[in-house]
Parts: sequence; C-alpha cells; structure tokens
Amino acid sequence: MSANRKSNGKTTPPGEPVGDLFGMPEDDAPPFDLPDLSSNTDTAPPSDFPGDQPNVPFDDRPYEPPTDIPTSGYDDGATDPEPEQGLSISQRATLARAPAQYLEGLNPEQRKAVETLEGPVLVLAGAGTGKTRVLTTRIAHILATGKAYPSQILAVTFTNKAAREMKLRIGNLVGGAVEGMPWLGTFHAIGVRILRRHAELAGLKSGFTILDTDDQVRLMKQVIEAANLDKDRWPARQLADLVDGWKNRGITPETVPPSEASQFGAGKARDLYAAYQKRLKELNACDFGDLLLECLTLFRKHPDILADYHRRFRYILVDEYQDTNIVQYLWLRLLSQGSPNVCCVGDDDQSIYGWRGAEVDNILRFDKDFPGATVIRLERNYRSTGHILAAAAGLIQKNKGRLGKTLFTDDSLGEKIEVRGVWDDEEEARNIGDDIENLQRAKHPLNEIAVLVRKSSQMRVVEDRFITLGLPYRVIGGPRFYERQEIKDAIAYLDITLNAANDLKFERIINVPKRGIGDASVKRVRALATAQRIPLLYGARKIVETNELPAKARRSLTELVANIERWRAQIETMKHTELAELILDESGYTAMWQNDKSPQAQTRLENLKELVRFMHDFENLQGFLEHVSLVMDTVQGNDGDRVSLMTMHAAKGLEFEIVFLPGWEEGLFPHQRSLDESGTEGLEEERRLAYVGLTRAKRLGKVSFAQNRRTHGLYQSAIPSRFVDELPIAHVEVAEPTSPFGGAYQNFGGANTNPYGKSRFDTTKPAFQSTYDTPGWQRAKDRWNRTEDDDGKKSAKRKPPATIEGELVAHSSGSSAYSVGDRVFHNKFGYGSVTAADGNKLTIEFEKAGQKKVVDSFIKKA
DNA sequence: GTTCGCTCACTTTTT
DNA sequence: GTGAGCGAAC
Repeated sequence: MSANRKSNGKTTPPGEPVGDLFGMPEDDAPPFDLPDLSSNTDTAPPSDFPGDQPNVPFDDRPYEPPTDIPTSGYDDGATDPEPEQGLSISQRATLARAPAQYLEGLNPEQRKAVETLEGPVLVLAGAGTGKTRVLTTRIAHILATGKAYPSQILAVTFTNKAAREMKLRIGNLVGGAVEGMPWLGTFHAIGVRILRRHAELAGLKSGFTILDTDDQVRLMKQVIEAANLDKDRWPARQLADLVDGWKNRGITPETVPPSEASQFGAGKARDLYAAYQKRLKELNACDFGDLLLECLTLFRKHPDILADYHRRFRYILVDEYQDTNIVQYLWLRLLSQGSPNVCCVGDDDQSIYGWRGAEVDNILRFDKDFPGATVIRLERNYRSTGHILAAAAGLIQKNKGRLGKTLFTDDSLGEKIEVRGVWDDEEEARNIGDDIENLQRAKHPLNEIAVLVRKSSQMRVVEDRFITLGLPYRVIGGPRFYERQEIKDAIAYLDITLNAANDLKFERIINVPKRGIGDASVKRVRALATAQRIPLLYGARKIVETNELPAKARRSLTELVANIERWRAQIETMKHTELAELILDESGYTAMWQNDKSPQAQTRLENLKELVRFMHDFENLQGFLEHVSLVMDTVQGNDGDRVSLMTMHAAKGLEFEIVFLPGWEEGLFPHQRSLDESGTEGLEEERRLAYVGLTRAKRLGKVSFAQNRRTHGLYQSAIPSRFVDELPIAHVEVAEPTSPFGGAYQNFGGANTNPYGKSRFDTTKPAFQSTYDTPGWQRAKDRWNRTEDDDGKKSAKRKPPATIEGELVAHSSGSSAYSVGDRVFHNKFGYGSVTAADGNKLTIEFEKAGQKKVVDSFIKKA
C-alpha cells in the first residue's frame, strides 16, 4: 500500500497538466515506467495487462463486436450452464487455452452475472450473496476474454474502501498485479479525474483544490455576510446542506426550483448558491458535490468530450447501485449512452442512505432506464444460518415497493434470533458485557463479535461497561483521521505553505494557536485582499506594513507570514516530513497541544505524529495533500482481538459471527425523527436498516430493548420497537429477564400504552437463575462444543463457556501495579487518581469524568 | 481579543 | 450529558 502511494506522488503531481486524454492517450502510450498498484485512481498508471500493448493507438485496437450470449439457455438457473455457449470460436479457443479458473466455485446465478457481458444487467445481490465476488470476477472475465482493456472499463464504487478491496481482489483473480484499471474508483475520484482533464471548460484550472465540509461552510458564511444577510438567522451550515442537496439532485443555480429558493435567506437562496459557485471559481476550488455536477455540465455542454468517453468505456460497472443519487444516476446515464454494457449491482433492501440523497428509485427503475435489461437475483446466502435469514426476511417483507428476493442458505437453521427485554440501558450493557465475557472464556475470537447501534450516543453505556470489564473493543466509524481538528489544522499549515492562494486554509490557521489576531483583524486583511484581488496571504503581507492592525496582531501576523515564506523556501531542499515537523513546531502548534491539559491533548499529539509518519509514504508534500483531499480515510490496522462497536450504518458490508443489536425501542429504532420527517418512506428505510443489522450476523443475533433509557441526560421510558414484533415468531427465541424488572415492562405502563397492540413479549416468563441456564445459552454451548468449526478451520475442541456468575475472572494477573493514591491517565476519561484497588480492577476518581471502575490495562501512570 | 458561563439542541455520514 | 454558539466580562 504504502509503496504504491509513493509512486503516486510522483506520477501525477496534482497541479501538473496531464496529457490530452485522447490525442495522446497516456494510459496506453509510453512513458511506460513504474508499475502502479495504486488505489489512488487519480493517476493514470500505464497498463501492462497482456494485450494492452502500449504502442497500439487506442482507436486502432482490435475490437470484438458484441457477442450475443443467448440468455434463454440460462433462464431457470437450475443447471450450471456451459460456459462456452454462445462464444465465438476464437473465444472458446482462448478459454480452452487458459482455463477460466476464476469461474470455478461460482453458483449458476453468480456465473450468469459474470458471463452476461453484453447489454444492461442488474444484479440484485442480497446480503451475503457474494456481490463483490461477482463484480470482481466479472471484471476479470472481461479482461481474460479480451473483450476490453483495463482502461476501457469504468467501475465505480461509493467508498475508497470498496474501491481498494476491488482492486485487490481483481489483482488476485487475474494473477499477480493488475495494472491499470485507471477507471476503477469512487464516483468522486473518477469525477476529479475527468474534471482535471477538462478543468478549463468548467472555469477552473487543472490544479484546483477540493474543499472539505469545513471549508465549504466557512465559504458559505462569507457569501451570506457578503449578501448582507444576518448570519445568525441564516446559518451557513444550513445553506451548505441545502446546496449539497441541490448538487446531489443535479440542480445548478439556474435550475433551482422557485419553491425551494424561498427556503433560505429571505428568498435569496438561489443567489447565494450562484455567489458561492462564483467564489469557488475565484478560489480555483470545487466542493464534493461539484466533482460530479461539474462533470455533468461538462458532458452536456461538450458532446464531443462525452463522445470520447463513450468510445473509451466499453463496460461500465456500478457497485451499491441502490445508494446512487440523482447526479450519479444522470452521470452514469450519460456515460452509458456509448455502450449498453452496464452492470449495476445492488440490493434495494439495503438502501439506508436516502437521507443523504440516495434514490432507491434508481434501482427499482433500472429495467425502464435500460430496456432489455437482464435482471439476475443472487439469493443464495453464504453468510448466515437459516433462522437469521428467515427472521430478516420476515421483517423486510413488511416493506412495500421492493423488487423482492428471498434469501436461502444450505447452512443449518442454527440459533434463533434472541430477543431480550431489559429494565434499562445499563442492564442492557451489562448483559452484553457478560455475554461477551463468556464467549471470551470459551475462546471465541472477539473480532467476530459486534455491537451494532442505531445512533452513536448509544455507544457510551456499552463502552463504559467494556472499560469496567476490561474488554478490548474498537469503535468503527466516528470521526475519521483526516476529520480531526488537529489533523485538519496541520494540513492547513502544510497546504498554505505549498499553495499561497489557499485562502480558506490560511484563515483556518491565522489564529491557531491563538496569536491575538481576532475576527476584526481577519476582516481587515480580507478587505484588503479582496480590494486588490490578491490571495489573503499576500494581503496579510501588505497589511502588516501599514498600521491598520493593532500592534499585537500586526506583530504576530508579520511573524506568521515570514514563517510561511521561510517554510515555502525550504520545500525544495528539505524532506517533506522534516519540513512538516518543522512547521508544526515553529508555528507553535505542537506547543499548543503540549500545554493543553484536556484528556484528548495527548491523543492529538499522537495523531500529529501519526500524520507525519503517514507522510513518509509519499514522495512529496504535493502528492500527500492530493491524496488527503480526496481519500478521507486511512487504512485501519487490525490491532488485536477486539469487539467491534459501531452504528448499523457503518456495519453495512461487514459480517460477524455474533451480533448484538441493542436499543430496539420505538422512537430510537425506528428513529422518531425519521418517522416525523419522512413518514412511511422513513419507516421503511429504518426497517431496511434493521434488515442490514440482522443480516450482519453469521451465527447468532441478539436483539434487545430497554424499558428505560437515558437520553439527553434524563431517563425516558420506552416501548419495544415494532420491528421486534415483526420478527417471525418461529425464528425468535425470547430470552428470560436477567433482572426482576427485565421483560416485565407491562407493569410500568408499557403494554397498555403500546399503540402497536399487544406484544408477544408482554408475557413474563419465569426467570432463570442465570443467563447461562437459558435454553439459548445451553444450545450455544453445545454448538461451541462441536469439534468442527463452522468454517471448517482447525478444530481444537472448544471449552464450554464458564458459567461462573458474578466475580470476574481476572484478565491479567491478580495484583496490579497501581495502588490507592496513584495519579493515572486514561485515554477516554483523562487524568484521575486511584481511590480503590481490587486486584487489577481499580476505582478511579477522574478529574473530568467522575468516578469510574476501570481495569488497569486501560490506564497509564500519569 | 480572549475567556467564561449560559442556553440550546440533539440520527444516520461518504466523498 | 455534551458540545456548539453566543454574549458579557475581563
């Protein structure tokens, strides 16, 4: 990974003009230098795929006319079709020469999805049906049969992670390094790539910068102020969301519907949008929405350019089609006019991003958009047991307007979905913690356990419990590395050093750390810069020569400008990582955090170090910054055996042996706001989310709901989610209460006021003495006792879970290196002192977080 | 210009 | 319970 990034920084420096795409196709012509396995699709690595000869001009390449594979022969999918059917003699010969190993092991439907290369194809891939495998194998098949060169395939995903994984897997399939595939990437990455080539036609220069959300909002604020609107009455954030929404729907300032223009800024919304776009052009910048919308405009205005892309792309593949929004749809539709060979893969039942503009309609309408489309359903599930699938299926059936799929499996029925009612969120967290401890004792890998919640605030109780128990866990999602304040600040410093005209970055750091340059001073600098039409940094350089600023501001701004210029002078001579360290030190930024007493300060410093470490992977500052602007994630290392904690949204695409699904209560899940704002649509999306949650589980799913939950600081009573009762009873096991109150919520007004009728969980069952006496647990125990693992891996006979109630088995040795009175540091809670020690379990009074019980492995000496 | 304390609101989140 | 945003006090 890192080595590849390195070559990136060098191959295509962002600001440098890239060769004319079709006049001198750099994908296919020399320079034929380094192989590049990069995940950064913004470069155009030369291809050395067999047959992709660099000297053959693009248009003179041999082209096999579309081969009509009769679909009739595949219709029932009952038998494995002959792969050679419908292929030309030469193709058969090709296949015979190189047996298509990659096709082995595909089921008939998967195989059809891979081999139906001509014409539009919609693959409805249910959860766990091998979607990625089909996509990657399909690409491998296109390449292996010589139907197209890597550079002629457009393959789009939503996330960098998905793109990365596809590259990797195609590489594995095709054997060794897959060079090329320059057009495999996220919508946005491909959008940038196209836009950079034709930037001038969009009123930009090829080296344009890409704004992140922060910059976007900051710019919006300026636009609002410039329009003489009250920035308090009209928050920039809201305008940013509105504009984003428009861009997602392909709406330019000219096409804003009048009814929506009145929504914001006293009817000026449209003008603000236009003004914002104008400012972007002046700054030579784009926001994320523009990357696609500007492409769209470009294609519409310049049919010749579009036609070039039509000639280029012979095959188009789209991942997660149910998540596409309107621009993405329009963008795809324009590009696909050149070739009918469009293959979209998705699952309407897993559409959970409607709130950010995804149109399920796109997938529901596919066969109308692409007449004659072959629709293939992948319904054989390779992930979950029968009960889990049936429970999920029963739930999702309540949704209307589905394309309809019924997943099945050859796996056993397995465990039923466990449903448990508890008294409150803390009991819920305790149960989860206890269950996981038992699994841990049974040597069940923690990596195969996940807790999936509806909203992030639910994580707190669970985390607290895990910390008390000393259970290692990791939170997935949450603020990503590049979104952290300290990282953004650091990048702003680096960016302004490299690129003096990046006003937004300069504004970000002009007073960070505090140097006495307040709003008033910044306004003056900006006024001068605007008047003279020069970048802010140059404006600053000029203004310090006057006495327009207060003495303190003048002095520190002089120093800052001088610093930046000095740093810039060293770009050529100094190694970029050393320069970065120098900048962070000399600017006082490192010192700012060193002097900060908050619990996070330590982590922030660590993050800064990590950032510099990460920069080593790049050739230079430019390459690094280009990567950062587009790829907002870092590859997460798999650090040890830990329970995963995340939202259900974040869990899409993942799978775990055992999945805990807490918080199935009306109002929380389905979320009230979803119902209020989007009615039935909203409810159905929530239900799909439930479906996604359930289908993450391979072997065991445990749903729970609490009668009382602390939200916004106070306890609120709740009734079980309607989704709980929508689970088909045959596939559900009602767990027994673990506390005198658990499951007995009817005593507290729950059942009587339940507007969804009497719940079958209203019946209180006799309490078992211990969780571990329950039938579900006993069966689970039997299961873990079996000599073979389900995945057929090595099978040391597993111990049954220990059934010791109460006292924790110490995870480390009994005694602890800490004693009462010790001052300690905890990553989450900050500083505190030990008030009691019981073996390795400590009670600590934290300065900020109050008293907590923590296992000593979670803390350091302060 | 900066800091402190008050009020308010409060899903999900990629690029 | 927490963090953002705002106004008043320093």
